[in-house]
Amino acid sequence: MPDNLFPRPEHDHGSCIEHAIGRAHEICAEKSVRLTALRESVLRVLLSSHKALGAYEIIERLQTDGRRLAPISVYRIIDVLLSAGLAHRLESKNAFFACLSEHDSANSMLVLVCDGCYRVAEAEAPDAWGAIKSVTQSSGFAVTETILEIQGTCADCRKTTRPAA
Amino acid sequence: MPDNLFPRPEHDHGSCIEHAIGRAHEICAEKSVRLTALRESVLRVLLSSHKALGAYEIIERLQTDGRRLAPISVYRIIDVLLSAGLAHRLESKNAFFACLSEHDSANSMLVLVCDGCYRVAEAEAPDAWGAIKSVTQSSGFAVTETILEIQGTCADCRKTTRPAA
DNA sequence: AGATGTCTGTAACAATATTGCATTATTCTG
DNA sequence: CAGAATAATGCAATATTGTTACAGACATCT
Repeated sequence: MPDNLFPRPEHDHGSCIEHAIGRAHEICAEKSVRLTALRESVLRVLLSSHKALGAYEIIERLQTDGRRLAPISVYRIIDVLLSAGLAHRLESKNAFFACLSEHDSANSMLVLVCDGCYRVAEAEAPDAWGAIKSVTQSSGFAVTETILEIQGTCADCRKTTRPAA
Repeated sequence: MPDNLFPRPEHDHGSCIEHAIGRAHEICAEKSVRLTALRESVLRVLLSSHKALGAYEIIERLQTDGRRLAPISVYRIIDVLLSAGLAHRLESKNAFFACLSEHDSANSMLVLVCDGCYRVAEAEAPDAWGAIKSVTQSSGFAVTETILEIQGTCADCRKTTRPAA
């Protein structure tokens, strides 16, 4: 049993972020992608919440002094993060979240979205992907991308009445 | 083998639409939903294409004389069609398509989207849903909605080089 | 340093979706 | 059938999400 797939509310969030940033630098080095200061700061915004954030929400959380990043800049940076696999798009919400799992392609993964705390979690689901594959193959459909997003209530939110984050 | 899940290019599209409209009236009667002239015409637009159409695309295709439906009107009508189960939302494209299957809830269904011809098809995928359920249950996640959309190339488009519709 | 390519900034704009309120139809009740 | 209540549609404005085109800044490599 994978148990709760969402981060524990009491987890050490600071080190969780730093660890992810470290991994991100490694991954970018491997892939020859430049994780610039700006890109890292966008990734940090995503990592800070365990939620999926809209592009404009990222802009708001990013603005330090009075400076506001232009939409196009955020979208460009998001594109980079997406194609490096450091973040994913939540199609059902037009939003983006940082990837914490160690998967390569999105193959065999599924996304859980909690309606209570808005947090997002990824999980392995090879059986589901196998079943999908058998449907598509028997109908002659050549798959290029699979979107598997599940909305509901996470274990923490079900326990505590109040949202977990 | 379900074979090709998309409508044959040569199918009798006129009667296919009329049959679906007939079913829609039955369903609305059952559910005490009023399928007004305007709502039916929006449904017809969706049925006419076997594709997922954006709200503004519906507006364009709908305008007869010079009159253009306001966005809000289309969105309201779409909401009605969605909640009656006569149409579904394609989350990955912010678009909507008419439902041709006979399923009750969206449970156990999956959506195929062809990148070539832009057509949409639904398929039964009970095994995939079973596998998903086992992941969510073991992690204590209470599912309210599952989004399962698959992009790729349909059998017709793979055969013909040129898109099937 | 100079050439090249990548990254970021600025401004305008396109596409998608919603809010609030007014008006018209339809249904319900007496 | 009149009048009230409810549902459907119209209208205007605006919010949210995403893109295009072009210019300037920064890094990297000879």
